Amino acid sequence: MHKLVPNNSLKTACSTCNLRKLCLPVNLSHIEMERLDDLITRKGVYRHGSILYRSGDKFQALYAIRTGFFKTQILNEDGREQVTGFQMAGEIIGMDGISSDAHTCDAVALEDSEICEIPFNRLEDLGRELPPLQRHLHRILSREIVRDQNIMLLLGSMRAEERLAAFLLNLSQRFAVRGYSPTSFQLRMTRQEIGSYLGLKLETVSRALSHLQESRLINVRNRSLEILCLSGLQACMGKRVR
Amino acid sequence: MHKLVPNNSLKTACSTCNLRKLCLPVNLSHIEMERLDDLITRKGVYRHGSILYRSGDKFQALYAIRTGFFKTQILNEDGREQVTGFQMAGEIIGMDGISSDAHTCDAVALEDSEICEIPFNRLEDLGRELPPLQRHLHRILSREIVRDQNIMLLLGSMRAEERLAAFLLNLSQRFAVRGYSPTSFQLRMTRQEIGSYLGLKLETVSRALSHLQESRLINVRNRSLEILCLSGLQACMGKRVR
DNA sequence: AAATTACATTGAGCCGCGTCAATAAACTGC
DNA sequence: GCAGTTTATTGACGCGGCTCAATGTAATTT
Repeated sequence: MHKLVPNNSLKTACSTCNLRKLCLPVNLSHIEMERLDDLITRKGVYRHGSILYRSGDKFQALYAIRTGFFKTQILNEDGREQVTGFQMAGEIIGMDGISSDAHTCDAVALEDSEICEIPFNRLEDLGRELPPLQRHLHRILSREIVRDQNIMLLLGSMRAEERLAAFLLNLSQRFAVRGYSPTSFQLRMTRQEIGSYLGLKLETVSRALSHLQESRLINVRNRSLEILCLSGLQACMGKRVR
Repeated sequence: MHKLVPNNSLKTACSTCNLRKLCLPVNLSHIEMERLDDLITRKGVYRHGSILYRSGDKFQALYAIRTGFFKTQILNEDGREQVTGFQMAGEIIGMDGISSDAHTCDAVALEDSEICEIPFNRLEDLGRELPPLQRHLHRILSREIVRDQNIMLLLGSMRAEERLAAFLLNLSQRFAVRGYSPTSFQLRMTRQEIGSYLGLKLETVSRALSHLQESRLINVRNRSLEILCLSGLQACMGKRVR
């Protein structure tokens, strides 16, 4: 028998979550999993444009995205802005806050989204009792480091069109893992946001997309994107200048 | 009474290490500290140019730099290279390897260096028993994430001279924390390596340094660098294009 | 449906940085 | 010391991406 329940502060069951393989690929016994369920709460829907946390907010929890799409961005003193990532269902955000007990970036919903809140102190506590969980946390943190360093490579050494190709291929792969089409999807962000992420101006993003379309590698119209030739995109990304 | 000992596989005492405040700012009892000492070994000297680990190497340990200077770099398939960081005494490297049990970058000594090896499995084990140690590990991992995201901001939004200024100020601050002059130090890396780190060509690095010198903000001759005006450099870094 | 606003595309022109090249200076090994 | 190599500086020039501007299109409000 099911009943409808309000969706704020609802207890979430990782044990029955269809994102578990993505979010928490760890072998835990039934009892262990229940202990994890105990500390995670599902928060209400975050509407498009709303802010999950802001730079400066006290750090208290990590957040697993249950449904939806987020961006994270840094804003420095002089008004410079950098989108540091786009996150989708099954991914975990907020790890920037651990080091100084305060978040160092903003997390903004790019579409209506649901998230699971994981109080960090309690996660650490449980990690001490469940080594596989501890290990998983370390892997997630390290994966974020590797991800960021690959973006440094992109920003430091690729040209505009290569960056775009790398970006689209990355989205494609992440959609594929989630069971969506790897070749046809909606961009959830503006050209300006893509540009900020890739270190380009929005006009350059638009031109590069148009050019990839002329090259018959993609079809793009506003936010709908279709990849016509995955290997072509890969080649485009890989081509060295010299 | 002291005696000389070979310096490979020497047991290291964090408890008496003068870098402890930098490397391991954690309150542990005498007994707890000894347990930590037990798992850390000092490895032999890494000569200038030698490699601490390579991309693809099995991940087994984190490394604390005791003396010296390292760079880390990614090399992707097409031969593109990106220096992802320069590390100095008291800093910890190798965290990229946790996520996939293999290192994803190379770590190269830029001068003769000594390092402490921290087997990661045993560190995790000990972390489960010593919550402050566990928390410290999490902070270090998170700090690396924040650091990388700030480099993304630099690469994505700053111009050549601003990047240089930010880079020099960062070095300056790190030297200061270690008790060295914040205004006069040796660059341990080539212009090419600085360029790779900052997403610039070596000629651009050279020109930008020359220009900062013309502006009376620094004196530079080969690898010796003197900062004449810290606040001037800060201003130079901060100035927005519009 | 009209009006308003946000977002995207495209062109023209310019400039910062990359490319190429020449030279100098600093290391390294003998 | 000298030869060979690596590293750094500087100039000339070109191009990729930024700036500015105009126009088009989609989403939202009235």
